[in-house]
Amino acid sequence: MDGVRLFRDYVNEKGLRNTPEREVIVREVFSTHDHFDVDTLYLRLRNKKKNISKASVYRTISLLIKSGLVKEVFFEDGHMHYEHVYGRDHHCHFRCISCKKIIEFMEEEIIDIHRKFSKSSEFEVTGHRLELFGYCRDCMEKEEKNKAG
Amino acid sequence: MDGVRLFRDYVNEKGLRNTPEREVIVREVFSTHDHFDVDTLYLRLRNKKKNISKASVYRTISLLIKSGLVKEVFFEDGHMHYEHVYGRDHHCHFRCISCKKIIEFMEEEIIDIHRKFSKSSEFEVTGHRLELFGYCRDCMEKEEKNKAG
DNA sequence: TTGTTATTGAGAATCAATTACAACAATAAT
DNA sequence: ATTATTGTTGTAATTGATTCTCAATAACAA
Repeated sequence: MDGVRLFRDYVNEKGLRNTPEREVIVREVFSTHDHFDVDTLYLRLRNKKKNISKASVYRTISLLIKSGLVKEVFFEDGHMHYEHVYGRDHHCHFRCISCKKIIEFMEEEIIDIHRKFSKSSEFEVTGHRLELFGYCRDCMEKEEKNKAG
Repeated sequence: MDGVRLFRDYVNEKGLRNTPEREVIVREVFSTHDHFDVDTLYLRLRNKKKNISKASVYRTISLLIKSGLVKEVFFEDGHMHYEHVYGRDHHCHFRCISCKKIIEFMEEEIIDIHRKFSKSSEFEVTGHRLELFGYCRDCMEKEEKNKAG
């Protein structure tokens, strides 16, 4: 919950302004650990009677990304999906092609890979993204039934 | 170069039609191992005086993806980037945030991860994507100069 | 050939994301 | 306090990628 405070610090540090709109958006972002996209975030705000324009949502997400508190997790259905990283362990994403479900998983080896490349003098690695895709258990079973039937 | 033939097979198999437009597009896709996006592919065709509509380029890429001969490699600058996979060893991508350069690299461990998850009965993994990002050597050096200067 | 049906090109439509701009508000300077 | 400066907001317009519509055309099988 204190990504909110970190964001305030970031904003001050950069000589920007802490506006009520930003505060509300950022609180909403850190209020859950779920993935989100601009539209769902915008709707969550509307449902709470917060009248904030979609432009401000876009602008604030952009700031959150610059601050490193939020990252792009994947591009799906024609738009970007995000998650906040504060207070969350590193994890990767498995995406079910069929039902679009996201399953998070941990994989130490990926961190090793990241470290290995960070150490090399060839690149300065600042981030990585590992996605697996395929079918989740539910969709696997459905498919088998289809084949059988 | 014989991703072209495989694509023909795919098209026949699916009861679709082998049109000259598809043939031209697919030849172009397999003519290099570079990454491409819709616009550059379309321009390459135009430069060769092939008058094929952009809609057909989109449609054919979509088929190529379904056939498994092409895959989406990353979303950048507001649009998707692709590469063909025929005759190419598996590899991952490092993307320089600064100059947008792509550097390919091999990482056996990622294949292990993929395998491990494929074996689990939790998911049926059909693909994966690993990206690292950061600064390439050139941009690293430029940055250091900036700090020094 | 001919009939059936997929495919094409052109342009319209859709949708995500960015931007211009005038009104407004936060902070700094006086 | 008051004013000046400059960042931020909402609205609406804009840009750009991708998909869709539809009439004309072309592949392929019979």
